[in-house]
Amino acid sequence: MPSETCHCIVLRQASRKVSSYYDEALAPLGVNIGQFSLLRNINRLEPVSLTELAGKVELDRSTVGRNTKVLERMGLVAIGHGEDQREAMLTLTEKGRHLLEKGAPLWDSVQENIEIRLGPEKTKQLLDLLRAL
Amino acid sequence: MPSETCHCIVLRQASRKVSSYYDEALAPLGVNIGQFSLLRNINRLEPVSLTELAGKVELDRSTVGRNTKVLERMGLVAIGHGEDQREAMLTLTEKGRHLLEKGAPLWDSVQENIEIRLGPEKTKQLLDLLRAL
DNA sequence: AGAGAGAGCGGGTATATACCCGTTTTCATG
DNA sequence: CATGAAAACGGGTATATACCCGCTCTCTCT
Repeated sequence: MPSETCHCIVLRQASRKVSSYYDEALAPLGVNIGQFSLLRNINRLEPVSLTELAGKVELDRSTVGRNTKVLERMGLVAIGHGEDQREAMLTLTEKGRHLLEKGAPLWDSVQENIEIRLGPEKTKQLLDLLRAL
Repeated sequence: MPSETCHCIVLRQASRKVSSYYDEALAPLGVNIGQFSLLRNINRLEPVSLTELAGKVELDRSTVGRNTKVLERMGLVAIGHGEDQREAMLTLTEKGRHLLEKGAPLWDSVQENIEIRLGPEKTKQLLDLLRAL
């Protein structure tokens, strides 16, 4: 017989909670962890199309499209066109690049905090388990 | 130095992925796992006010208010008033109770599937780790 | 009893997320 | 080369989620 508490709900709660840790740390920069992560992925892959980016971050293309539109409005990302006129090619703006630099130590501190609190052993366990789901 | 991959993002991906497992199983009933879980909580606590329910499920009150409004529109939940005219008291309708019965085995199967796939040992590990976050 | 503090809600606003559909563009095949 | 399949996107729709503000109701002092 399965246990009482829904694994999914526990996961979602943890997800919201941990997100808020990162969000608070990044708040001075005006971005949340989802946006910060997206910026880092664009930085790593640029120039990158919406579809490609969506594949990497395992989100729906339309979701990534809307999220990047917010980043564009903030002046952090530029949305242009590649050779293929259908593709929306994403690149970071200077402001976006600058934000990543500013944000790196903030992100590090939360990430490290979690690892210290769990210990290296359990941190690895957790990530392995999450990926096994 | 902290590891490369953002714990938060891994968590969020796992959360979305696992949610989709439950969502697919519950799809025949026309509800998702969030709604199903909310119904179960209302069933357990009814009659319950919005604020109290929000506290139990660790969601913002306004979020719970909007989510229950959807359930009300579906005819699964009744929103009335308690002695305190400010309070919105929630109860399940017959339809809501019926849905919970229909859904129980569907929910069980996903829950059990996950536990079998991970094994009892790792399942417990995972839940402990998630709660330790 | 009146008044102010505080609790409980609803709705506005904004982002996150996914699914579906229609439009544009590309490309392979006949 | 024309045409139809397929890819890439944008926007519509719906839910999830949180924060903030204003309104109403309650309750406790004075």
